[in-house]
Amino acid sequence: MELPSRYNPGEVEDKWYKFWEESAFFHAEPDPKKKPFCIVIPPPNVTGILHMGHALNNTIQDILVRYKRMRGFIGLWIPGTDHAGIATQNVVEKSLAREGLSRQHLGREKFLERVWLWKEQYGTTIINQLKKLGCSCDWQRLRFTMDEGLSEAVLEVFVRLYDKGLIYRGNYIINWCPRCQTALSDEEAPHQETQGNLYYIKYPIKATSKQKPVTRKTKEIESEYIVVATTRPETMLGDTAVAVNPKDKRYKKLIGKILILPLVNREIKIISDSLVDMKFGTGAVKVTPAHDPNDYMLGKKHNLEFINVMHPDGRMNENASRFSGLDRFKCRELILEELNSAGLLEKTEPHLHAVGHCYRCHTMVEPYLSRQWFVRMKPLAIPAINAVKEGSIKFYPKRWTKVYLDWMENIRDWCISRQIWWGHRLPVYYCHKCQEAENQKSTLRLRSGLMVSEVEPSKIENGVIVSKTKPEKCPVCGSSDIVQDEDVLDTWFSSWLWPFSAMGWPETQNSELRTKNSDLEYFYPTSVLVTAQEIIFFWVARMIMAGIEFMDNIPFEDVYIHGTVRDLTGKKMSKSLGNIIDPIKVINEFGADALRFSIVSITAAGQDVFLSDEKFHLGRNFANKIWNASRFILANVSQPIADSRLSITKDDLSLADRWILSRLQKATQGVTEALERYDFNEAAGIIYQFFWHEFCDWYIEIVKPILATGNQLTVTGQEGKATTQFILVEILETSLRLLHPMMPFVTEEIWQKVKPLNNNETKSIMLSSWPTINKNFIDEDSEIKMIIMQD
RNA sequence: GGGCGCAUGGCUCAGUUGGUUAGAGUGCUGCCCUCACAUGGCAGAGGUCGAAGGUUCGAGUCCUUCUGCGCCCACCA
Repeated sequence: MELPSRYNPGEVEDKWYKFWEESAFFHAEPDPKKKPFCIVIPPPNVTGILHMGHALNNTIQDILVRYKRMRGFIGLWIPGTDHAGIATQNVVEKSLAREGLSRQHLGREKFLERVWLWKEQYGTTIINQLKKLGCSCDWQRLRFTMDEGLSEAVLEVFVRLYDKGLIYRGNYIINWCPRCQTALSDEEAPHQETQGNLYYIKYPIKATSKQKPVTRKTKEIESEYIVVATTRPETMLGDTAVAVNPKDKRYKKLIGKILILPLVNREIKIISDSLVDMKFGTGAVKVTPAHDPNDYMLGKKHNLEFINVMHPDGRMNENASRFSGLDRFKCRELILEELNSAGLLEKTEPHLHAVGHCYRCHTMVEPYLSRQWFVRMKPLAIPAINAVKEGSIKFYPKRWTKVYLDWMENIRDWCISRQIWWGHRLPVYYCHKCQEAENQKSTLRLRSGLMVSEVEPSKIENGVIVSKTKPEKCPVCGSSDIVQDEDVLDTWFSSWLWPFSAMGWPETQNSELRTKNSDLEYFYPTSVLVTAQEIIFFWVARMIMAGIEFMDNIPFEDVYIHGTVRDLTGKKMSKSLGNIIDPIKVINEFGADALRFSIVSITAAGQDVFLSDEKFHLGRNFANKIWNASRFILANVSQPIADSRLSITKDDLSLADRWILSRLQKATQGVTEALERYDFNEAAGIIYQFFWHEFCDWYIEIVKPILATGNQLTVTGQEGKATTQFILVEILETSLRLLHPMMPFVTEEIWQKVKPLNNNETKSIMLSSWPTINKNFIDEDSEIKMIIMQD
């Protein structure tokens, strides 16, 4: 058999992938006689291209599902993509901008057409890249978070939660991205250490008649002031009070006095509240109820006015008087200048603080008062906490359990409405007539066109109809003047249903066709979720809550959290930093097997991965080693192994034979155990060590003379060539099966050439069974003797 | 302000429940293109396992403190 001396992955990978896919080896159907093993893919963004994080994430999943299939499970890996609301909308808007267009120009409908077009064009890129990686997903089950079934699930869930009082609408300070112009959840606005300034501003105290003696000293008295410290001076335009701590002796006398808000000359009151920290700044805090969560609370408590001074795009609005129209940061500069020249800026101190930033565009988020929809999380969290505490769901590595529990125990309500167009539109309808009436009862004193009424959470609002389909008439007043809410749902509102929506919920559940064999019945809960640390709150936690709430069962049993892929300096790989290594380039250069084996070898459980190009040499060289060892064996074993060899006993074997067979048992055991506990680098290390440094370096070398000359006396004793050939094939074939989950392509290529020697009829190594340990071949004595010999 | 992770040969990292001379990949030195493989083989140099203390017959491995990096969470403006 003529084989090149170098393994050429490019020639074989596509061929075998096509073969597997066309043979439907990835497709799984429920089989009551077998146990299920199911993974749902963390759906990549439709706009996405494969990065090293995906490569790691999906390699691990593929290893698991291939391994489990070989162990006799019905292995199902459900693939899919995520519509990724804000991210995708941003990408399409950028491409429109290059044509000199904006989504506002196009209008909602036309814009959505463009996004769907984009999705059709680019949505399959990452799927094809996953195939290059070798992922054995059941592509017949490919889902998209906005396809019909999944959209149905979203509506179903929204309505159910609303009916239960777990979804409500209200005016709150939320994270607002002025660039994306939408509300964000707390998770979508991660805090970032930011170097800012603390500005100390003098607010003059208004002279009372009593304090105003009829002398020329008037001016002096009027110049008394209180100093507040702020990091965002532009929000002072919306101040409606200054607060001090009631215990603060410095300010006790001033409580209740009136201040003149500089620049706008509005009168505001000094109030007292124990929330104020006496030690921070001057101990006096400006209160801007429409632009800060704490101030919002104070505003409600003390019945202050809520003045929104900003447009949704971050420019100042008409409430900012002459600053109206200025960008928020430009406005800040100008205000500081004016305060300074008026002698009202006492001092400026550098101040390091954590500020929220949009996770999609990194713009500094603005705490902004607006009316949004929320999910009340506490009731959902309680059973989800218990599921983990009781051990129904286990995290690997364990330490993430605490991270999960800490977050869940302090969970806050989830802001789910987004002011964008791409996504699931809220199944919420408003009756115009009923709303008008409701607006009369506004309890908030708002000075902004944005807000309507303040609604107590969980109270059903008049004029609001939540329904999966558009109602013809208002059930209250009968009016047909009904409009749907303009907003769409947070992208994660569909992702959190993924483990069951991807299996057909809710149709499957309602359908009469539901049988013991239905997917949900058979494959749910899934076996393991493989994901990265940064997505625990966004996704993992919420899936657990949704699973328990809607399926009455956990969505997965194990959660394997792998590390983050970084460059050699420790930075996260990202396009914007320009430090990415493109997996497709690595595959083209070294092969998918090399990529897979390398990345898994250097990834210790849950530890971050630091990558560089050279690290892929490890896998490439190993693939080549496997290739050449096989080449050697195939060249020396041309006839099928006689069946009689299969019943070989120890007495027929030399020391080297007994040793390598014993080592094979140990390797099999080691790899199996390592995979069972998600210890992938250990599994890779064991098979690498065995194959290269034991099988190739020692056994093959010892055996060469026998193969060269037939029966011959060797250091290890009288030896039969046929026995040696049998063992070579045996070790090689078993090693290939141990390696297959990690290196599917090269193992298939060689296995197909080896199988005739074994008289094996199986169509693919994929379908062969996982090696078992034969205790009869464990031979400590031979191992000790070989160690002595090797020294 | 909480929490977590990491500090082991030049570099990048493994080291299960504490046990004989601490491993791998890569790099380096020397010799080999020997008929599977130079993406290779053989031989070799190189580490007082961040610091200090403690537990123990025995610690890279457990406890305490400290130092230096990194990450996550957090409504002191």
